[in-house]
Order: sequence, then C-alpha cells, then structure tokens
Amino acid sequence: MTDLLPPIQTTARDDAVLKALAGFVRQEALGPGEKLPTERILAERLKVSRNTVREALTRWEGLGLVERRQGSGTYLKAAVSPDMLHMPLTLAGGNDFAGLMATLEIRRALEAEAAALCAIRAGKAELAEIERKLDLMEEAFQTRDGMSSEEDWEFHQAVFRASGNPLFEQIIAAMYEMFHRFWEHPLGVRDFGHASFPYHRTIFNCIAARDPEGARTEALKLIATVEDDLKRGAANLKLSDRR
Amino acid sequence: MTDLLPPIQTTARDDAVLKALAGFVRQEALGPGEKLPTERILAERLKVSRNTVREALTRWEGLGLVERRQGSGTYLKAAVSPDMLHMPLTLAGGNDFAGLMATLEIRRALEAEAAALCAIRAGKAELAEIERKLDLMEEAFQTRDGMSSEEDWEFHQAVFRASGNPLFEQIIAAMYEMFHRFWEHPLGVRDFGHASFPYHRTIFNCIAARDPEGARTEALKLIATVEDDLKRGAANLKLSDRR
DNA sequence: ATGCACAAATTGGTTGGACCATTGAACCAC
DNA sequence: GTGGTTCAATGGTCCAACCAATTTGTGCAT
Repeated sequence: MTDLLPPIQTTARDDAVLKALAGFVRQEALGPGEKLPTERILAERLKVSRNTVREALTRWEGLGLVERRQGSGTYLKAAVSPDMLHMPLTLAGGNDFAGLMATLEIRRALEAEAAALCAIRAGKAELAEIERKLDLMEEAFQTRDGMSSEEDWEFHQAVFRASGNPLFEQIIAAMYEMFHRFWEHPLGVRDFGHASFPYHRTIFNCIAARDPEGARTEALKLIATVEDDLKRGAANLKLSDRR
Repeated sequence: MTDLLPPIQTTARDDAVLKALAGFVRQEALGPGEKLPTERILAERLKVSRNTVREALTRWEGLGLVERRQGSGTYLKAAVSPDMLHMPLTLAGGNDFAGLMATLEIRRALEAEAAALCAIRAGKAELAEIERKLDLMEEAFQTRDGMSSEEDWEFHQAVFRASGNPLFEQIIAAMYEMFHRFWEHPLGVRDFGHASFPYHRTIFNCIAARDPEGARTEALKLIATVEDDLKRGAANLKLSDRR
C-alpha cells in the first residue's frame, strides 16, 4: 500500500551503464578473472562520458564484483548477472573484545545452521572435499602443534560452501578478516583453539551420517569452546594490561 | 608465512578521502539524516579534485551509508565510524524463489540464535518493548485480517535489538528489502504468514520465562511455517505462470 | 502581512579533454 | 637467459565548464 508508485527515474546514467555492462557480461559469457573492456571503449560505445563509466565501475568495485588494476585493466572478480540483488552490510566497531564476541555469536548462528543444511544437502563431491580439508587440518595440527588456523578456516569454508546457500560463505568470509586479525595475537592464550579441534571431526561425522541435528549440536559445542578461549584471553588481558 | 610482505599501497586517494570524511563525521558528531559538506567544499578543503570526492562518495552511496539529492546535498543515511567493516552481499538471481529461500535460511539461523540470546539477556525494558510490539501485531492481525507485515517486522526487530548484539539487527536489516518486496506480492497465497502468527506469542513467552532453548525451538518453528508458505506459493506460481 | 509566481543561487550529475602513474610487452645490450 | 630501456595501453587524477534538480530569496498582487 505504501510504495506502489515508485519514484520516477528521470536520469540514472550510471545505473544504465551497469545494466548494459551486466548484459554485455552475460552475452559474452565472461567469468571471474576475465578482463572487460577499457573505460575509454565503454565510454565511446555507450555514448557516455568516461567519468560516468568510472562512477559505475566504482560502484561495482565497492561491491566487490570487479577489480581495477592501473595500467592493466578492469577484471571481473565474481559472477555478475543482470538480476543480482545487493545487500551491502557495514558493521560498526569490531576491533575490541566485545566486537569479537559479537561476531562470534553470529558465527555460532550461521555455523550451526550451515552444518545442519550441509548434512541434508552435501553431495558426494562436497563431502569428499570437506573430508580432505579435515585431513589437512588434522595433519597440520599434529605437525605444527596446534597452529592450524589456515586449515581450520578452510574446513569451515568448505562446510559453508556445501550448505548450498552462497550467503553463508559470503557473510562469514567478510568476518574472516576480523577473526584472522585476532588469531595472530591470541591474547596470550598459548593453546588457543586447541579445545575446538576434536569437534571438527565430530561435525564431519554427523554430516556424513546425514544427521542435521547432530551436526548442529556439535557445531554449537565447537563455538562454545572458542568462546571459552576468548573469555580466558580477555581475563589474561585484564591482568597483564595494566598501564 | 604466506602473506608477510603485503603489496605496498602507493596511492589510495579516495580511500584517504573517505577516511578523512569519516573522521569529520565523528568529530562533528553527525548522525543519520544530517547533511555533510558539499562536494565542492570537500574538494577544496581536502585539496583533491571534485572528481575524486565524487568517486569516494559514490562508494559510500553504494554501501548505503549516504544519500545524494541533486540540488539539495548529500545526507548521512546511517551511522559511520572510522573503523567500519564492510561486507557487501550479492545474491545472483535475487528476484526469484531460490533467492528468497536463501535469505530465509539466513534468517532462520539468526532468528533462532537471537531469540535464545534474548531469553538470556533481555532486560525489563526490552521485554516490555517486545510485548508492546507483540500486542500491536496481534491487534493489527485481528483488525486487518492477517495484514500485519509491518507490525510483524517490528516485533522481530525488537527481539533482535534485545539480543544485545547489534550485528543481528544490522544483518537482517540488509535483507529487509527482499522480504518486503515479497510480502507485497505473496505469490497468490492469500493467507501468507497466517500460520506463523501464534508462534510470535510462544516465542515471547519463552523469552519472558528465560528459556533460551525453548525460544530457539519456537523461532525455528516460526520460520518453518514461513518456509512452508513460500513453497506453497512457488507451487502456485508454477501452475499459474505458464506463458 | 500573506501568499504566490518567478528569478537567482546552490548543489549534485555529466561532459570533454588533458595529464600523471602503473603495467606489461617488445626490444636491446650484455 | 638476464637485466635494463622504451613505448603504448590503461586506470587514476585533475580542471573547467555546463546541465538538471532543488532550495532560497525577491517582489508583486491581494
């Protein structure tokens, strides 16, 4: 009732440019990594100023769809289609302990759901991929004595990817930066993340056994251990960080 | 081991502009709705071209942080801070059934977790606010015979807000557009959302009773009914949309 | 004074052209 | 081959002007 009669768009140059460009990408079947026409050519072909083309491409760049390399060209970074839906999300203040805990709660929600969905939907190939990442992680864990954050992350990524819903991976990928920043300075907790180790295997077992609720439960347990480590780290910090 | 030696950043003009602008907003304590300096003034003050200012603002506009009105000015649309984290989410084929299901799965994950957290953390004031929204919704439901999408939404928002974690509300707000768009054209399902109605009350009861797991369970049930309606709608669509 | 029509100033949107900085390939000397 | 050099292509920045929408001010009629 409220907003039928959308505001009429008298001008929308750069949007039109993006629409045309999306159509071009579709027609040419361009995929990630491929180079698209130069700004000058686009400007000439579309009969708009190069500045307008640049504004349009800036939008796509901000959305992570495209990467510009000076002197080289503009390259696709993700699959684009004319009917994409964008949900830009900006999170305020995630540098401190509270922010980290907040992201961890999001992760708990998504991790549990993704594991459950994964148990329902994962195909044989995805299952094999997850197990491969798990093996890699366990090997790294024993070889480097617990320093397996990279492999750990790849395991979780594989689970998210196999959930069949790209949003899981996207949201969590954006949070990766935050976790990674933290994992390099684990607040003096020497064996940070050790407690979570066994649950990776149990999660995988539930997924492989097609047990959604079991996978959900194990995922919740895993996050709980990480939360615990985090709280211990915060306590350490409070004791040692007197200045 | 892998990414020590990060690529050096020789120039980053527009990023610098945004950083400066974020600092300005912070210093002037500007909030949503307020107007920020004109492009020409920014260009002059920051000693950069107006073009560069425009590219920077285009980025913020794309992220939904800012709104430009020709002839009027540029206005803040959301709170900005220098340490924001941006995560643009893009969903291919956003208009169709699959896209809506994808966002619904995210919503299921967040809704369940938020309800559980809410049962643990909500204070008296938050609890009262949730109940108020619930009453409003129930009233609207009976008065307008099921058309209570706005009030429905506000109820869920109140729950998210009372979870004590702002990220829940932010993420779900980014997805609001998709839900809203759909609620106006419920695929011919006449009583869309009716089935979910009673669960709002049961969720609230669990929260008020400080029963996290109960709240989680009820939230999952609610989303399940919406998913069900959605599938029925998709079935209707398949039957009627032959062309 | 009040209200309305019109002009002027303000502001974002677009254009065209110029130049700079980086990249990558072709080429050359050793 | 290896390591420079040159050079054309390409994105990044700048400038100056003009267009289009909005806001503000001005002055006239009532």
